[in-house]
Amino acid sequence: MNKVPAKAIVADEDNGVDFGPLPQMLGYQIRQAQTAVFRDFAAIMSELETSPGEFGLLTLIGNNPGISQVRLAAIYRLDKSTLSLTVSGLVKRGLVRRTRSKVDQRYYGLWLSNSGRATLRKVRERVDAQERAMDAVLRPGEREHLLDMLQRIAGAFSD
Amino acid sequence: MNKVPAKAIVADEDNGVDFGPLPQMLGYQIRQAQTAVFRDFAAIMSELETSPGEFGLLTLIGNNPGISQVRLAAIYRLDKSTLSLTVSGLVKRGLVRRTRSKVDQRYYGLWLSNSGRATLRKVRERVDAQERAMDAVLRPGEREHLLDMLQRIAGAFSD
DNA sequence: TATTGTTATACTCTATAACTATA
DNA sequence: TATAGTTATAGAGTATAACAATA
Repeated sequence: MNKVPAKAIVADEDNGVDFGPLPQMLGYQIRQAQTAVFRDFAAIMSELETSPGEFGLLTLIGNNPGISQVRLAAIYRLDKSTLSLTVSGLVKRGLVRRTRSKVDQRYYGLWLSNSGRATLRKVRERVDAQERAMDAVLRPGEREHLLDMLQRIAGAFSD
Repeated sequence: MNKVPAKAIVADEDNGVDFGPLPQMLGYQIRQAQTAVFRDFAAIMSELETSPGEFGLLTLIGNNPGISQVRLAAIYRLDKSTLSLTVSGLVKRGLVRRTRSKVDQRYYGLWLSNSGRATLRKVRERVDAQERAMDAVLRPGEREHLLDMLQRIAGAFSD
């Protein structure tokens, strides 16, 4: 039994399936693209054990040292309880430090540890490679246009 | 300067927060757009109790009457166990009928019930409204270009 | 009273593995 | 042996509500 390339199998299996209006729907195609990128992300991160969400949080903490959890939750669009759990995981893995604010002891300040910075650098390399993989199917100028349109769409539904 | 770019609004709301390289990353912006659309979908579906995934499945079943579960799982990129659970839910809600194939009794054929067709029509109205909301932030021709780019990106990772 | 953060709990979506029934 | 489908189980990721500590 000859092995057929995976892509050909998919195309072959899709043969004769009617997707109806789905391919023309932005909601559907955005979701398809997102799950494809997400799956690939998980695969390339198998060694570093970092999720897309954690990558985003590490980046934000790195760029905003001392940021509080409520602030981070607000800009990342997560409930503070969800953020608390995720940050606790990062703290347990030694990537993030949490320090009580001196001026208002209700606040934590979040900071990357040296280990967190090192991990972020390695994750960043793989993320950049993934971005280049996307550039490979885009023509010059298309990335900027795509980013702009996606931002407009997210903005259309924000609150 | 007739209109304020979306980015300026975001920057204003998130006053003082440095997003670093995230806004220039396709992975990040696709995810942001997807979660925004998903959240809105859940909100407008509160009455009809239908998820984006269920909408996609109902559409595919409606356009491919008698399709089997493995086939549906393959084209929708879900494990057959996941699909089994989701379809069971649709069957329990009376939206989908499952009939054993006469020629090969291992197979089920999936069909929309009358109730399923009616529900799909109502869901479709709301989904179409959501699509028009996205069109409101896009210029002529941009939808087609965006769909094309998203398809290319999903294709870049589908092996 | 209001705000920051934690914890208990639960829900959704997903996959892996073991299973049954059929081929 | 191979395939279609189910079930048991588990793991992300997320939210709500009740709570403690601080202001």
